[in-house]
Amino acid sequence: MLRKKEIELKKFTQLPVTKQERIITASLTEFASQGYAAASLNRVVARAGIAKGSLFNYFKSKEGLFTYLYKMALEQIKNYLRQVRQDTEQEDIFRQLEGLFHAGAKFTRNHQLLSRIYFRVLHTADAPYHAKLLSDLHSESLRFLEELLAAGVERGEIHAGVDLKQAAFMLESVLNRFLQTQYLVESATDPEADDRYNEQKQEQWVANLIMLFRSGLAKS
Amino acid sequence: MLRKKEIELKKFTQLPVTKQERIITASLTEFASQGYAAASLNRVVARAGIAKGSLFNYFKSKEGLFTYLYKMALEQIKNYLRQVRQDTEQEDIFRQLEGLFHAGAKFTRNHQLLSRIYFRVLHTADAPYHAKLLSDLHSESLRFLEELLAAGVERGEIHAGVDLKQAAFMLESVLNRFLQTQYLVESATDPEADDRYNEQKQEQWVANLIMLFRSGLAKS
DNA sequence: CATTAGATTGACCACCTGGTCATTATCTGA
DNA sequence: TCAGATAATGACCAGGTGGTCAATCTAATG
Repeated sequence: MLRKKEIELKKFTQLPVTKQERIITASLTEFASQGYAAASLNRVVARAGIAKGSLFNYFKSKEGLFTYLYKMALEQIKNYLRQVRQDTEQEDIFRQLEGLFHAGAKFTRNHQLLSRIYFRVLHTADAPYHAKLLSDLHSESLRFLEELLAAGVERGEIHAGVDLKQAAFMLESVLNRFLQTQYLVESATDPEADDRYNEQKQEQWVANLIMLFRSGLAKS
Repeated sequence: MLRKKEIELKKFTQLPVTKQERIITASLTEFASQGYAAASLNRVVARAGIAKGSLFNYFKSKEGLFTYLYKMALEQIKNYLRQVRQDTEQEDIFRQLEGLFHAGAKFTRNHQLLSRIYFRVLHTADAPYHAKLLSDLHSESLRFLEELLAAGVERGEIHAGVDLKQAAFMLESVLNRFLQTQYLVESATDPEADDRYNEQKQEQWVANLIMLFRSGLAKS
């Protein structure tokens, strides 16, 4: 037996795929450009070409729609991380990290709307459950990094005295900020940001950054 | 001769200080808890105990009020950074960084509303000029860190081959994320976050982190 | 074809928003 | 004390919101 919520979602998932896509794109676009509170469902239905009543037939409320989009996105990200790990399994930890930065940059550039929602909307006070949603995503990537690092320690590539949780925190912070610079390059006034976008220079930039992580700032 | 905008702001700054404070606190509280778009000026005036018309007499619009608060906050932050630099002038770069992290944590905890607006509201799509405001703040702290690092290179504490812009980017990313964990400890479910708050453990945590920056992850 | 169950619609609702401005209250100086 | 200037007020406005639901359309079945 299905609970009411599931019945409603089922209604949506059994719609013709093109209609689903129109609704999803319209919603993502609206949330990404307006934030949660300022997002207008009137504009969403207009852009999706459906009646307002229909939207509320598929999702019980604005919050329900937002939550659905969030869960969809989280799945995509998890799959992506899984893929990245598989692709770089036999490299050493520092090349793995390099791969992770590049893959993240690519994902961010290919999913601009999702990125915008992550970086701009999910941090806001008005988004529902934002604290929980963020900390979910957060611990997901921290755990991912920690496992990566632990394997690196076992292979003797990382100093055994390193606190892995802390190292993961450091890497995740920088990775996050780096990705944040990737989806908003057109509006960047800072030439460094441009470098981070330019494909050839980015390669060098990331390699250099990993070097910093590897060897530190101090005189050798 | 004053432009109209300045006349309006003058009206506000010449109000009795206690009234100014009531209005500022009410506004900060509202923006911090609701985000920009969802913030209600009706609630602001109710909490501040003034009439709605008065608010629009002091500030020409919602955006004007927000901008005023932002500029006020930016001044506070600049002063604070200036102070921190003075206080640690004769230490080595790594102790300076340690001091910066501690000072930042203290500031964040003592200015919860401002922090909330910085971390949650300023990142959102609905806040006016958010891109410009953020990048202002951003380049402010990047420049600060870069200068700090440059002095460290000159004193021979930092490897001369290090790209300073990049190192500043790394440090700023982590500092930011670290501060973000400081203002929201009560809602944290993650025990690590608790460690970062606990004063005795935090001392150790920061020292350890700086060690990572100094020496890197790789086996020595 | 007629029946019927379910999907789709959009006019409509109560509510709240940022912003205005005529009115009222307060202050100032002579 | 009174006039004139300035500050404070809150009822009011047009516009937009999330959400509802009776009416309509669609398609499958007998």
